[in-house]
Amino acid sequence: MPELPEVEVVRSGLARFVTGRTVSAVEVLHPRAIRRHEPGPIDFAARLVGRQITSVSRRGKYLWFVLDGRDSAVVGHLGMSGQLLVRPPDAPDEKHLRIRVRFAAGGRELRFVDQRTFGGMALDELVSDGGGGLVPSTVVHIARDPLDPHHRSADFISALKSRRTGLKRALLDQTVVSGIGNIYADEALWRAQLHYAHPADGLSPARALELLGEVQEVMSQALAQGGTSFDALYVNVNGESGYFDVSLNAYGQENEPCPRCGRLIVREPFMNRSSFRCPRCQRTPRNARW
DNA sequence: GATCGGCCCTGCCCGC
DNA sequence: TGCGGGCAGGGCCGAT
Repeated sequence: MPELPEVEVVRSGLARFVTGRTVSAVEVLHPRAIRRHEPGPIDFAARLVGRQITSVSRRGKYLWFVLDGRDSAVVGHLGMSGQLLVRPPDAPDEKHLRIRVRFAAGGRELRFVDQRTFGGMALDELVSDGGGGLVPSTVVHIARDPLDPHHRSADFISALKSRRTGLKRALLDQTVVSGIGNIYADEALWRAQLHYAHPADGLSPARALELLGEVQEVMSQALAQGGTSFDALYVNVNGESGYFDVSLNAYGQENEPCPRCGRLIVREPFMNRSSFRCPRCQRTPRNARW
C-alpha cells in the first residue's frame, strides 16, 4: 500500500534511471491502467514515443515524468498495489504487468505492474501551480504534502479549521494535505494521542501543529528506512521491500499492547476500512465526528 | 459548497 | 477440497 514515503522512494529511484532517456516504444497490456488517458492506449503510446524524459516529480502520492518541452508529463499513481519497476528486457513478464516502456538506448525497461488496477498512468498538460512551479492539470487541486519544502503549516491549520468533520477524514482528504493514507493517519494520530473522530475544526493551532509534526516525523522515519512494507505489493524500482512495518505502533496492531501504556490496541470500522487506536491514549471525545 | 457513502478491482484468508 | 464471502484501500463520482 504505497503512501507518500514509498512513492518518494520510487520517484528517486526512477529519476536516476529515466532522466535524459528517450522513449522508443510503449506497450499497454491492460486498458484499465490508462483509463484516465481518455484518448486510449494507441494515442498514449503514439504521443510518448520519441519524447525525452527530463525529470521525475511528485506531489503527495502522484508522481510524473516531465517530458521535453516542459509542456506535458506522464502522470502516474500507484493506487493500492502499483509498482514501477526497472527490469532487464529479457526478464520474464510479471503476472500483472500493465504497461511496458522501452528506451532508445536499449538496456533496462520501465514496467508498471499493478495487481488490483487501482493505479494508472495518463498523459497530461503541465500548468502553473500558482507558486512558480509546474504541475499536471489533474494534480493541481492536490495540496502540498508534509515533506514538500514549500508546505506551509499555516495552510494546514486553516484547512483543518474549515472542515466540519473528524480528524482522520481531514487527514485523508488530499486537498487538506496530501500523501497521507490509512497507515500514516493512524500512526500520526497515535503519536499525537488524538482520536480519529476528534472534530477537525476543534483542534487548537498548537495541537494541529503538533499533529503535523508527528505526520512529518513518522513519514521521515519511513522514508529513511525505504518505506513501509506489509506484503510483497510495495517494492522500490529494484523490487525490494521496505522495513518500516517493524516499528508501527498502532496500524495493524489489533490486540497488541500499546507501546506507550500497555492497553490493547483496538480496530474499529471506519470509512469502509479500519482504524487502529489505543482506547486509553486516544479516548473518544464527547463531540466526536464520525 | 461541503460532506459522505458506494464503487472499482484482485488476491488472500477464513469458515463452512 | 472447493466454494463463497469478507477484507484490504485511494480516489472518483453521485447523492444528500
